[in-house]
Amino acid sequence: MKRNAPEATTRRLSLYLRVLSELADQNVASTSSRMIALRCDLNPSQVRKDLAHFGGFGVRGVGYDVERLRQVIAGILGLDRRIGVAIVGAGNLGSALADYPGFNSGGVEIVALFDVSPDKIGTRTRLGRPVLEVASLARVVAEREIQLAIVAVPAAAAQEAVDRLVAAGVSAILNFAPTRPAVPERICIRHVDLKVELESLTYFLALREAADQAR
Amino acid sequence: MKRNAPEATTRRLSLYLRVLSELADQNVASTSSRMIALRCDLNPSQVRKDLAHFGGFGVRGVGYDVERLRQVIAGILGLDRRIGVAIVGAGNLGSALADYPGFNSGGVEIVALFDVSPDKIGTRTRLGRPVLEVASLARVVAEREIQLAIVAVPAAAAQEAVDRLVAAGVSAILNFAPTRPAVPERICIRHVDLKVELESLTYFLALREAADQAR
DNA sequence: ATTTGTGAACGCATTCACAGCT
DNA sequence: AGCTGTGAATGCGTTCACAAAT
Repeated sequence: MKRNAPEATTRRLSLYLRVLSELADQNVASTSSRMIALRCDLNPSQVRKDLAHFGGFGVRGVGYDVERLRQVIAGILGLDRRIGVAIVGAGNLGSALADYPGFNSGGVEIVALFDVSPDKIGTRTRLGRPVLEVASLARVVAEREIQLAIVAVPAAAAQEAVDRLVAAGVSAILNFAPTRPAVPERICIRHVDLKVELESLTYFLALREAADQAR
Repeated sequence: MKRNAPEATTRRLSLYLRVLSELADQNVASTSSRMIALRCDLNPSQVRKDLAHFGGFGVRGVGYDVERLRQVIAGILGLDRRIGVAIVGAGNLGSALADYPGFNSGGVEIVALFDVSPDKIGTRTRLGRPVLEVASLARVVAEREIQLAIVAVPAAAAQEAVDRLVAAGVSAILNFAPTRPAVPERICIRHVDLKVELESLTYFLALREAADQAR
């Protein structure tokens, strides 16, 4: 089984996994690239090509076994093992992410949040995740075998947060801070830039307004 | 000035705008594609090509005027006018987004949150945005000229939320629910899928673990 | 008849390389 | 000399179209 695939493909794998879980919940035993594509708003060929990167999991003329494909994709995405996650920044966003249902499923476990603010340290999120002082980050990352971290601090604090995480041994980072911290080659960092997402829509509104005026 | 450009380009425009604002704060008057690219972790040609879609804003041999380019890009992104925004779903995530600093700058104004839960209705977020009942959505959208909405409800409630927003006259939607609601052709919808982002990193971890084993 | 798996075609986005200007 | 603007080249991802399988 080839394990490396284009970035775009692996992102869609998450969508397929969700659809397969939904189908399994509805006691659907078998499905097709057409069905999956429909639910993900994609082209069926795309679904087949994505899956083909990792092997042939379907049966020609028949389709895919829901449960089998679900397990295969979960395995490819590494969700069949425990993944300890730390969140740096226990503000509104960090706290919301800590209790986000999608982040506490499969093997993913949000172990703790870290913050510098004394009045946050020692508290817990609504669902009970503890807020610890940043000074304890390296120790907790080692003890609890944390490999992945979420950065939810202000832009000005992001580089330091990332540096601490890298020093502590984390190897993948999901960054919500509106900046692009530098990381060593071996670290994988992804950016969720909320402002960019919003402004891609304000652009659309401006474009449409201009078109309406011209009409 | 051509106004339509590839999606990827317009998303980068947001990054350029941020960099230019930072440069302006540091009283830097002039900059270059090389500098902007450096800060955004991109290729300088890309920056120039992106800007070229909308016209020639630089001076050969010199570079770009920071303040001028900032205003031009803000205009392209439609941030030079007021944009009323509604958030549907006043849970952890919706509340965090309502108070997110990046969402309350430029012309963007988060007008209100909407929820169905009686114990949330009538409250306010920490920064004072009111939580209203969903029944009042259509009225408030009309009165306050809301054009853009953020959906932060559970997957099961997303389609209904989107339908209400569309009926109320909203024309752009930023969807955080882990599903892909159907929308009419004329509506622009973007998805921020937090689980997909996280799983793109768990995939990386799995990939690396497999590589380490093979070594 | 239906659906997978896949080579080929297509289209889009990025990067290169350089002419044009200061 | 230095930087922009841009045509050409490259690379990547998506879609098409069909052979293979049931």
